[in-house]
Amino acid sequence: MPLFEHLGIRLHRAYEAWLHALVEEMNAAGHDWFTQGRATLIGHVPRDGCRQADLLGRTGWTKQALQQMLDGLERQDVLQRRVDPNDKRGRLVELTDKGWAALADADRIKRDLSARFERKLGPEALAQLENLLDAMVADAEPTQ
Amino acid sequence: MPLFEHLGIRLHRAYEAWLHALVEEMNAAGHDWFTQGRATLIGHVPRDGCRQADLLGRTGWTKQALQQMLDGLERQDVLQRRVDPNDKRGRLVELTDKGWAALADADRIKRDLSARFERKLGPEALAQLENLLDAMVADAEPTQ
DNA sequence: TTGATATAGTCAAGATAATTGACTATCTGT
DNA sequence: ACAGATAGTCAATTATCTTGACTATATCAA
Repeated sequence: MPLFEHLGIRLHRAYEAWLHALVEEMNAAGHDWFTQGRATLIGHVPRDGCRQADLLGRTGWTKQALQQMLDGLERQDVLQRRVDPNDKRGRLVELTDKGWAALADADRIKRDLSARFERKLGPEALAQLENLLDAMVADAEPTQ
Repeated sequence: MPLFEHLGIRLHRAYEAWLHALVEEMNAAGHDWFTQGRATLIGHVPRDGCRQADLLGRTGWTKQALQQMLDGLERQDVLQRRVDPNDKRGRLVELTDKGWAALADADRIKRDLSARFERKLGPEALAQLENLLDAMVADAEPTQ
């Protein structure tokens, strides 16, 4: 027994299982640029694009880390940036066709993965798991 | 709505919440060498030490990644390696006093964190969450 | 016993992530 | 028109993680 089995190690195993399967299937689907970090970022770009700075809040990264991640995705032609006409300090981030195709595949694969775990746990248990995970990170202690 | 809220993003948020709190409190307790990757590794070193190769299976890392992580922890005087007298190809990994102190603090902090989430969710819900996470990564589909 | 193969680990080089600090350009309010 | 504040870039550094080539030891079989 290496250590007592705490919540953290269980979360770690479960999250790794999910993420590993997602990246593997995205790569198998031909999106060889798709990595774990990029998975996080691309999932935060809204349908109609957004300011680079908006992604800061969504991801919690530093602006430099975000910038380099965007640089990489732009080099891969997954997204584009252009100066915001309404505020020339900012740049708008938008998916390219290649980005849209990847997002569609990612959506499908995530649904498949959800379905796989639903078969494993049962539908009620999966819903319960999702609720509990949400409750874990809810902002406040439940009032009273 | 950036994307549909799937299980993966929930796992991600919950795991980040846990890990961020753990690293932060370990750093605050004076273990400034403590990082996320090292947290994973040091949690896999058993009380009585083990072969370096044993850690490969436990972590799932490549032997080179493992080696470099061990190098770092050895430089920080958290653990030591010595040739296995029973098989001179291998090396035994053992915690130092500094490593033991850190592990004790980590244990305490993890228990505190568990308690914090137990207060947030309630004891039954926490147990249920742990069971569901275990079920997610259990090897086989439940036989029938 | 010798050779073939497998196992345990190292070394070196490079890619990817992520951080810090210093910087430019633009906007906003006075 | 000037002082912040905001948005983003550039450069350097560190940490993490891979791949490929390598050494040393052990095991097994002829």
